[in-house]
Amino acid sequence: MQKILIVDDEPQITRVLRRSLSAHRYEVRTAADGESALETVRDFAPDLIITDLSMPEMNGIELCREIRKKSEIPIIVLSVKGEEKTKVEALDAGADDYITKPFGIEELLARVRAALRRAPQKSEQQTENLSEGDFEVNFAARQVFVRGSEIHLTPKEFDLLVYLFQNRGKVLTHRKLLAAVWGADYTEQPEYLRVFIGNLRKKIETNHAEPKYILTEPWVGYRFTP
Amino acid sequence: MQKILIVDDEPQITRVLRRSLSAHRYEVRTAADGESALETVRDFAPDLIITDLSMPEMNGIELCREIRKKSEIPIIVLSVKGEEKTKVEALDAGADDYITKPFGIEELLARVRAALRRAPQKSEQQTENLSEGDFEVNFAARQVFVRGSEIHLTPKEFDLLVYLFQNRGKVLTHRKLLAAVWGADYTEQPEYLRVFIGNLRKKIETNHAEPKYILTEPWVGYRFTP
DNA sequence: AAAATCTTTACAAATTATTTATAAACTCTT
DNA sequence: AAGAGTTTATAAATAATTTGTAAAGATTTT
Repeated sequence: MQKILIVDDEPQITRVLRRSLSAHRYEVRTAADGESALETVRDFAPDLIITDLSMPEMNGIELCREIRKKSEIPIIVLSVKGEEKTKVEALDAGADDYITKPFGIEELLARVRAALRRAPQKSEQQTENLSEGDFEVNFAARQVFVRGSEIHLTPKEFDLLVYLFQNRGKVLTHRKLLAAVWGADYTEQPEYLRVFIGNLRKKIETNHAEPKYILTEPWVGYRFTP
Repeated sequence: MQKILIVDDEPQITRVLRRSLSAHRYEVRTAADGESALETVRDFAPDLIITDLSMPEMNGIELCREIRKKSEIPIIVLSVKGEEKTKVEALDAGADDYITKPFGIEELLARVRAALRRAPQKSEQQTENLSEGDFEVNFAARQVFVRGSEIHLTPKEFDLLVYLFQNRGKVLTHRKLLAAVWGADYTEQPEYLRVFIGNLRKKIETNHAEPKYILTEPWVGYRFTP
């Protein structure tokens, strides 16, 4: 059963949406403002978000940006504002679709189906431990062991190593790595990557001059072989 | 540079769209009906398709269904029809977005960006491995094996070999090879090709004086036989 | 406030791509 | 079959770009 989060501060709207969506066998939860929406995203882990634009505190565009920092959950924006400028702003903030009120419920449902269809299957939160070659990763504890002994990694270093590990053997382009660890807005910042690859190597490689685990493919990216 | 295919039988529409999209650094091609659209999808391999609904022969919805049988390229439908039923039908046929005419060009551009952003990267489509004769190409790892052992290729060398491999047996003209690896602006620079063919041979041929894999067809081009 | 982490900058080192020069090979004409 | 004119092969030099590294600011966390 797919989960949908509705974000709107007008109860009559959320009530209508909830009823229609529930009737089509979606599991629905609602939030009335941006803050609680972000909280619900964490706890409820929805497959799709439908949000209003104008809300107290954090508006819908702000909300899109916050969500996009962490995840790629499809977002559909609903709004009474039909101005082109607003639409462009919302879409560029990370929204996947923008529907102007008033709208037909059948259209909304079709757009929900379309958004869910093309969404990447939610990568299940990796809880099991990965172990291969000289490496061992404990996700729950965020611990990494190399050749039997633990090494301390900063959060970003950990994310980078995990992504490399999950794609071991493959060459990952700079853009992909940046998108995975820093977010889609950072794909043009290869300096970050260089620095962090360097730091990681310092911690995991034995022979500094000849990396064994993190191999560089010049002009393309990096490849990890545990 | 991302490639967009526009499908519409009204020249004044395609002209406007082409101009706007080209100005934003997309490579644009057009088709006037469903049949030629499918053909262009095969040859041009666009990253996104913008299509009208009402066209002679195959309508837009039919086109969506045909494309979805083979690929997941994002499709944006443009139409004068604002009825909800049509929108639902198009979205359920595989369209990713539906824009009602008349529309603002800025909105269209924003929706194009949104659609491209969430599209699965094209590179992942060529994920299958090629293997024949003495050669083996692993795309994900960007590795090439000749007679069982790995050889390291630079990006341009890799691109060249892949293109040769994909067209093995055929004679490829210099112009075609240059266009495929360096881009359409380099078709008059056969020196590049000579140097890189030479480098490739150095890495893959056993008998340097008598190339076995990359054969030259004087005055025409090269032919690859794995 | 201190520590840890992340971001930014600068520059040397490494790698690849392009250009150039020259010798060798090929086809066509005679 | 020989020679002219062109094309192709190869090596080496140059240019352009990318990568590695250290270290100095920012920012965030403890």
